[in-house]
Amino acid sequence: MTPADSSKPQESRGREAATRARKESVLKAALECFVEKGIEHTTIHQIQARANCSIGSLYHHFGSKEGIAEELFLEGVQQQNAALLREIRSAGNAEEGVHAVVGAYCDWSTGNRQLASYLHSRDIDFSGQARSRLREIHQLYIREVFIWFAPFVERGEMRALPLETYVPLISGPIQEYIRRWLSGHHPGSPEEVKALFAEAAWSAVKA
Amino acid sequence: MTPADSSKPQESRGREAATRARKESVLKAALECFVEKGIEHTTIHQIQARANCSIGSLYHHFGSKEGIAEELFLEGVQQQNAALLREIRSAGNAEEGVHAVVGAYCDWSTGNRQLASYLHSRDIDFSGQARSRLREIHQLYIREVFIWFAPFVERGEMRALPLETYVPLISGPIQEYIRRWLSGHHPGSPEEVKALFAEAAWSAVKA
Amino acid sequence: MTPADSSKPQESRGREAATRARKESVLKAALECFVEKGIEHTTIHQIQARANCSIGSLYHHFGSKEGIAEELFLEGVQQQNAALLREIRSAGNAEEGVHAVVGAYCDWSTGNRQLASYLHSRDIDFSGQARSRLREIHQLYIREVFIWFAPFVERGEMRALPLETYVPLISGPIQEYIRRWLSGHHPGSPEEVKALFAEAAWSAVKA
Amino acid sequence: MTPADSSKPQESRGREAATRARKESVLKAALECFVEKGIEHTTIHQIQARANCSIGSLYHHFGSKEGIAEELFLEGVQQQNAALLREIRSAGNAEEGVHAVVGAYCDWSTGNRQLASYLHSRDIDFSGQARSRLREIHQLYIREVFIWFAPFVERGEMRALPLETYVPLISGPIQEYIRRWLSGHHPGSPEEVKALFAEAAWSAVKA
DNA sequence: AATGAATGAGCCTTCATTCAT
DNA sequence: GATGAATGAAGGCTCATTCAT
Repeated sequence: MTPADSSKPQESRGREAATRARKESVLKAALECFVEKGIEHTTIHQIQARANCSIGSLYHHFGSKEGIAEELFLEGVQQQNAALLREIRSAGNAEEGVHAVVGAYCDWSTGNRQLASYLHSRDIDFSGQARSRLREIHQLYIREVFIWFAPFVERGEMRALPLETYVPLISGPIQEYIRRWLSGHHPGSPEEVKALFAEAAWSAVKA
Repeated sequence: MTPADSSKPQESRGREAATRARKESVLKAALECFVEKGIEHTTIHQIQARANCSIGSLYHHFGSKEGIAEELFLEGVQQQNAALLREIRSAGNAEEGVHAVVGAYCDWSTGNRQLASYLHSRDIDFSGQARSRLREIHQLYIREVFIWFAPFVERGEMRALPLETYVPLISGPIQEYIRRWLSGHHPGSPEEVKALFAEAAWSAVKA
Repeated sequence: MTPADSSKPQESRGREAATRARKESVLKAALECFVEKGIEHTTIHQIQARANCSIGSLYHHFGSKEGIAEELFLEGVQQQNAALLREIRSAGNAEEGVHAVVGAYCDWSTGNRQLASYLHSRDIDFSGQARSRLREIHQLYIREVFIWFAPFVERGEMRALPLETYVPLISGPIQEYIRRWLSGHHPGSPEEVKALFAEAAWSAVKA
Repeated sequence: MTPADSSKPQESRGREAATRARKESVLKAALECFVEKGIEHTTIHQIQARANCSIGSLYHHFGSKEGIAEELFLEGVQQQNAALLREIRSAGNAEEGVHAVVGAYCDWSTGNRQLASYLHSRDIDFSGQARSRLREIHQLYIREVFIWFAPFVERGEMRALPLETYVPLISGPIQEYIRRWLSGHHPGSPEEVKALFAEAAWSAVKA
């Protein structure tokens, strides 16, 4: 808490905190519904009932059902990106960096199964605004990742490949595995194959 | 044409051909709509208008909107599987087999962009019947592929890995690349990176 | 019934007639509701209940509540214009023409009280399409009226005035009277004052 | 300022002035919204946003949306009536009186376009209380006007006509003209035709 | 086989109003 | 007096599906 914050009137802080709590509970309820039934088959009433709030309150804070889906998605992506970046940055060399990407994706997905499932959704009809915000967030993340890896490519420790192939080569397999695991398609545990996928990823991009 | 067919009255055969043509035009219209707007946001009226047929006719042939989506999906999967199997079977060894999987997936997707996009859909509301039919088709395909690859694993030319990791390791990267390419996320051409992904796939599973 | 019409298949004609009847009954029900409660305070359910049809049917034929209000208004204006033109054209000279306008407006309004009330509505939020259709209908009517009166102005039997003043001068008083009478603001009978208003109108525009 | 007022504490007077200013700004904002979109299609939030005040404040001062619409209408009618009466009373004879009615209506409407537009609204949802207050105001105005004109009728300078015909005959044309002009239906300027309408009005009611 | 009017449950959303702070 | 989050009844509308012709 900064001094600037503490100068706010009590009332204002209480209201803001209440608002944040209310929004959190709505997002939590929505996430559960979306993962269980899909966005299209989730009704506003179901979210509202599970969040224990009124319809009006829901619209007051999010504007629309789409607005909830968007905010949830953006928050999820940002949380995931932050987790991945944290791991990458603590890596000491390119190989550790690639292992960090695969491992962190795996760990975050198993630690946040519902949100991970939700981020695998396709066909969310984002508003133009949300779409551009999403692109912006993605660009920021990609830039950070590339800034971290670029020196290794320049030093010849990693292959120089078309830019758009790195993500599929490194993350494609683990993503596909996690997607299937989240859908219940197969029984294996991500933990057990994490190293295998990390090694394959490194072998695909090492010099 | 079998003798049984030729014994049918002329009129009947003309009717059958007309029926097939009508169904084809509906499936084509539906595919366009589904890819453009998503299944949930496509209405029966939109399909009907684009197929230039009546609502009644549509229900006469497919029973429901879900029925159209299912038939289209099943047909697409079977077509894709057939294309992949054809290529795999013409391969002479494990490495060629892996190259065939990656290459054929890439070729079929670029040659059938709309259908490929549609097969990337998630969360389709399949009926129990369609779901089991789909599983059946998938099992049949997987069995054929495994029958083809098994000898190479046994002979030690390919690694023995948990069964559920082969698909992600071999197809994960190209699938991810194609998915992004179909969404217009990046400009590169699949043709140019096909070999790269095939080599990465082989390097991930070779002994 | 023209030969062209009688060549239509029975089925088609029956369906068309049924459709027309259904639409008529909806328009009738809507008119009653609109006049009683105003457009904004009339609900789709009220119209549907009074018309004894389903909500879906209502939307099938009119697209929206606004669509009903528009079609009703356009039909009313056209009916009124036709009645006025019929009377004007049967007049023998300019004075009779002015009397015809005032008299026919008065007669039509007392003979079609609900529709007349509805046409006095303001602030109907017409769609752009309806607005332009309405303008078109109005132009056509005004043109016909002017074509009829123009010779008398040229011959010097009527005053040459700014075009936009003729309608207020001739129809303003009777319209205002009828509007108040329809609202129940006063007791007098239009029939009794018809001549008075017609004479005032003529005296305002005669040479 | 009466002694009673000056005995109030300073603070109170400042508060009253602030209150008045706040109410004025709300009424101004509401008028703009009502004229632009109609009363029914104006929301409390739109008024509140344009008046730059809180919802609570708005309800504190006016009680309801209807309350705002009513206060605005009543104030407008009174302002208009006062302007007309002022002109009538400064007239020297019946003909000047009629010219005063037409001219003042024209002048006030062009000088207060938004308010004039608003007074042309139909179907405002007045409360019983507002309705009776409105009737009362109207009666008061009509009585004053009749008191002024009655002597001229008695003296035979004006025609004796059914009471409910005077307003339509005198004000009908100019009202209709102004209504169309306010709606943007035609380009002419009221100023230029004022005399024409006044003469027609006089000619309709003079003996 | 084809047609398209009819159906109505159920959805998302609006918005005037209240009230605790 | 001011604030704005909360409320929830009510409304317009969608759309897959049926069925008489």
